[in-house]
Amino acid sequence: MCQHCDYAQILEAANLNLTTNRLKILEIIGNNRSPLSAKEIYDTLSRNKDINRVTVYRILDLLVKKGIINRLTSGERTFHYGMAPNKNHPAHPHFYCKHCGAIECLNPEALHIEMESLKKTYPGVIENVEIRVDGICKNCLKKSRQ
Amino acid sequence: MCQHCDYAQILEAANLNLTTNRLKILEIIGNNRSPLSAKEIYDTLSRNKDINRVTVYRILDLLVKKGIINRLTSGERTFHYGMAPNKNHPAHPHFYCKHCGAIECLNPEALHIEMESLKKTYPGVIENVEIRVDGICKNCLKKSRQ
DNA sequence: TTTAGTATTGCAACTTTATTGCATTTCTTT
DNA sequence: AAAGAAATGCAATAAAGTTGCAATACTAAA
Repeated sequence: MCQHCDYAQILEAANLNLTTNRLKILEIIGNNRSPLSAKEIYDTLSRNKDINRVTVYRILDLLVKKGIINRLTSGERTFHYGMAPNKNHPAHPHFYCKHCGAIECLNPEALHIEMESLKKTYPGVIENVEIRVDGICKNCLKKSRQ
Repeated sequence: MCQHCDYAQILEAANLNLTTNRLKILEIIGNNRSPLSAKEIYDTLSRNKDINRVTVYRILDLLVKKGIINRLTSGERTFHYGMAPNKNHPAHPHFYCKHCGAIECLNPEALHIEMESLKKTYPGVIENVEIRVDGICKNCLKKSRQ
């Protein structure tokens, strides 16, 4: 549960009309401790409200386009969505467990990455860096030892 | 074109029977300067030989499982395959162009990343780190300026 | 060399995830 | 209240990858 983000204000600041669906989706993403798939978001929403899958996809696309959320790749074929870096949510790497598929946010300081030289020398535009650490998570490791 | 890798030997070292398909696929991947999608590999193979899509997928899965090649995520929904780090192919980040979809290998030294502290403190097993830089490549930038 | 067993490949059907086109509903603004 | 724009729903489609099973090819023992 993020205490700091005013989601309605974030939407307004991006010039988006404030709709229930947009707000709900943004809250679900912002309040979750790890990035969620479209299906997870849809399922969560569906528990309380009748909403179409396509609407969820469209809102996610919109929020990504506006730079409010980030579309992350897991080691699987599904995208996951988390808050884009902002003043309350610093950029951070993710851990993907090959065994159970869980995605976990790592500490922003978990690994230090030096980007400045690339930004200076790269002949195109750099917008985003995604760092994903793959392996076996603590829980799965424990289970496999039993 | 990699002058240094003996692909047949790589397969043998992994205890895999040497089949034409496996060798061809490994050569296609190893000799390309950027990671390829399954479809690209299949299309390349198909030009000279009758082969089934599924066979390509199965061989790719096998080579990934054996750690010979890496399965990389682009910003899209398709996986790309490149040589796993070995003595001729050092680990390196990739650049993904949001505009044209091209994936480009960056210099292994392009950005320095400090992993040691994470490896020491992370409670699971770390097998691999994937770094993807997203943005607009040089070519697309040039076009958009015209 | 034959034969049994194993490994590899092909084919068709299917699954999952996401996207598109178009109709309908809802909202906004005058 | 009405017109126009924005948001949503529904059905169909697309793209990428996977599965089950049959057919073929390879390997190794008798």
